Amino acid sequence: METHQIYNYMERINNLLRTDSRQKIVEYGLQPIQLEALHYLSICNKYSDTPKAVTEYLGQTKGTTSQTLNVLEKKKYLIKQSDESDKRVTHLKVTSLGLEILEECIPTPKFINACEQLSENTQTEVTEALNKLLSSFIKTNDLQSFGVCHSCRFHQVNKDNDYFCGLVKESIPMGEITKICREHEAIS
Amino acid sequence: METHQIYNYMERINNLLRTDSRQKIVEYGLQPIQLEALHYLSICNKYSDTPKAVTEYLGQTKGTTSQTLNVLEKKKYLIKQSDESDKRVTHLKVTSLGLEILEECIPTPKFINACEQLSENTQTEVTEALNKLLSSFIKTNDLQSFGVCHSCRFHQVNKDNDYFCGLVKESIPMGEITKICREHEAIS
DNA sequence: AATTATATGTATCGAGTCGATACTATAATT
DNA sequence: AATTATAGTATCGACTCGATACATATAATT
Repeated sequence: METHQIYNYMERINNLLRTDSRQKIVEYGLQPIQLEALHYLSICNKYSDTPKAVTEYLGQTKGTTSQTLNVLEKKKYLIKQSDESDKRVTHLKVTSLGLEILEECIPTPKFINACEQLSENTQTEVTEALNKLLSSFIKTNDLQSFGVCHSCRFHQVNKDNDYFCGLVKESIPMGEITKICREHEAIS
Repeated sequence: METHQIYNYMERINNLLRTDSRQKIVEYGLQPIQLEALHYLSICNKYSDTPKAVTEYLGQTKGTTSQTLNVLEKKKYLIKQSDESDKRVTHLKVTSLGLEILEECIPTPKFINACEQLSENTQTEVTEALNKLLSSFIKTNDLQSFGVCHSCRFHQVNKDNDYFCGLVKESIPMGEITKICREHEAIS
């Protein structure tokens, strides 16, 4: 019977976060979903910065995502780069202006207040609890995990201590290792 | 630095929940926000079942809420009752058809899977973590708590063991005691 | 090599969300 | 009695969102 209670908490916090986000970004003429798309692009790796990946992450259709991205492009928060090897694919790069907006708006002001008020211990508890809930959600429903290399079954560490992805067969630069990936698959 | 991590988890779970909800309720021709409004009305007490209260709970404007409620009324999921003592006020009663929909759609299917997979202990941990986060969010930002009588400073228990609200100066029937209230104020 | 199927992304339509504004009706205050 | 405040509705424009149709590029099949 905790299920209902957890659902109610999630729904309530969701609403508060959404309202908070909306209030903050209205000055930039953005919508919550647009900020989320931009946020995703700032924390994903170079294999995951495409409209397709944004679509998967946000759980929308590609048409809807296309519109969202057009707004962000028009506002100079991101630029589109055609993929060299596969010309169907577009890469989305967040501009420095886009990063400024994100720095300013994420996390949202009221959320920061809420978290900073919690003790270190409680913050860790909350982080772990959400991690468990999200992991279970992904695993039991067989969804895309969007995790980082560290927890991915394709992740390898070579003798000379550099990181290598067994899926794309490329070595992974240091800066990319903590970014989320649309190809991520949890270790069994 | 946990703040960012917690925010990212919340955002991700939000998206999954929203997508889940959308997929489930499309068969009833509903939108996520409409289901949330109906859900709220099924867990609030008789002082909190008005368009104004829904507006506060969902963090929208009254105009938007008015539209949402019109859809739910047209679909026979709720009925409007004018308040006897204050004729500006409308009470919103969820119909048995509305309750059926809620029973069917809340919590959403994938969320149920996710929660049931967690151990009893973990479920309790998650519940407590979310409780702490939500409480902090409300307290630090001075928002409406929408809590139950038990944790309210107006709550009293009389000698003959019946419950009494010090704000509305009325005794509270058993069934109402576990419902959320827009007048709720935490005990200091 | 030509054909077919699949994948990525865009364009457009209609229904709905949402905030803003203007409005009505009732209640509370002065 | 006049003024102000509150609850709610109506309407507008910008945006979300799914659905559909479309364009193009790649992959698979023949």
